[in-house]
Amino acid sequence: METREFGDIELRRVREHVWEIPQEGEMNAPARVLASEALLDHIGDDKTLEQLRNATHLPGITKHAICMPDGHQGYGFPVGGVGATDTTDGCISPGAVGYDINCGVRMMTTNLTYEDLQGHEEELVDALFEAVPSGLGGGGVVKGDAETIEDILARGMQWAVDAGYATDDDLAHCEDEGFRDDARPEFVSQKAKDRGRNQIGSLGSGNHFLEVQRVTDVYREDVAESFGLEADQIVVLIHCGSRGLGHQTCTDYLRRIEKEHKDLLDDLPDKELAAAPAGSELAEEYYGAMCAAINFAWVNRQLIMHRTREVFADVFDRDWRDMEMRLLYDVAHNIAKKEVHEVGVDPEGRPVRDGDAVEREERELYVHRKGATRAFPAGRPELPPAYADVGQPVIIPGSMGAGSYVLRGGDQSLDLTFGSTAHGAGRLMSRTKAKQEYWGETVQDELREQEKIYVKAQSGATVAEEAPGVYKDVDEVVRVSDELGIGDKVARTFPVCNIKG
DNA sequence: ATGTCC
Repeated sequence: METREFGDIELRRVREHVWEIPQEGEMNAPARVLASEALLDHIGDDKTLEQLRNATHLPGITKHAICMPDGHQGYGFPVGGVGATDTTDGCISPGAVGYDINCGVRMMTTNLTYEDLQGHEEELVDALFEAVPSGLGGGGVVKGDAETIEDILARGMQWAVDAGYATDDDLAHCEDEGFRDDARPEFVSQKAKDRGRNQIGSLGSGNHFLEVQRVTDVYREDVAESFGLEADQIVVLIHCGSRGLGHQTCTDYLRRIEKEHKDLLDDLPDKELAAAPAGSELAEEYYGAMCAAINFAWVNRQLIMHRTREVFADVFDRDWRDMEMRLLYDVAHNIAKKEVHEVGVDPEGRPVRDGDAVEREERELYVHRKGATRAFPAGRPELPPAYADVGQPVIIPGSMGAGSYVLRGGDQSLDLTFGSTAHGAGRLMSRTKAKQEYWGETVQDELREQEKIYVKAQSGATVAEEAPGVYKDVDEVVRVSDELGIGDKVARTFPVCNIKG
């Protein structure tokens, strides 16, 4: 049997791109890493594998904990991690969702071509930078009073439709139709709401960005056609999350878990895994608060998209509807959700891996996707009518020098990953190291001169932290996803204008 | 990721 060793962790090769940490000791399931040899070298570089093994200690973890090809270490649970826990006797873990609740990506298509845009890059990047609030701290498209924030938390993009910032068509092209019905704003703290009020419609900082891109490659013509994508087309990508509101919500519940569920915490190998037992008051309250923060993030991305439409209308002197600026899809990559999945069970009805199962049953699970994207294939009931027969669009952003991918949910995703795939390129080095290696202005000048990519940012330090060289090869991440059949390549894009915090 | 510490 082929094995690879990283510290005290031995990985067994199951087959091409599939590696397993066998179940032993206090582990409640085996763990799996989905990666090529090259990506596995990166994954073995930091604490990712240790964190992945720790995640298998979570009560009720089902089948296996899984690391996506772009995985790297995070707070407690790996970024690029998927963990499905039983909703009756398992747990829910804020650490396995992440601080930036519903960090995610949306892509808007247009009927413009790269040729239409050439010569306008400078004007466009300046106008977008002016119109879309970005950077650390406050300032949003909408100033929310107490009532508005409650409404946004409860109703997500439904609020945006009523307030004139979204169309019904936008709603129909968003994961969960842009709102979680399970949202309970009363479980979001006043402090979190106060932080969110001034940030409704703001990009934030770090790896968040708005990018105008051109489609350079199409891999599956028929799927691309159903998605409304073709070569040379201009599209817009928006990557951001729930800002201070989501961050505060995560912090609030991590604290409460330490106080109210110390016993469970003490049983876990890392207290950053911080889980609340399924069925507990705290689990219910966290789930309701998390769903509310998810709604906030969808409104956030919607308002940024609204401003983008206005900027395009201004720069190109046409109505945005004439430029067919439609939402392709909005995907969340830091969430947990109650989903029903088929799992193999042993004679006592306990979930086991497929080889040991005597039959298969449907189970309701909290599917934690932290730095992982839902990738449902055709046929899943959750898919909107537009994608019911083709599979959902999956958007995977690369770095500002590399461009991004559109995939579609693959046939193997339900068997391998509870319907998930990667979420990005994954970092290669820390932010501190990046600032030692790169200088923001130099990165910007080189991108403009060599690649005709126009980058505008609040902070030069952020550009250095996000320089193309600090990221893994997004092509390799997507290749593995495609070859495993969890997310199939549909199209590739290349940056034209990028704004960031 | 994040008013990068209550």
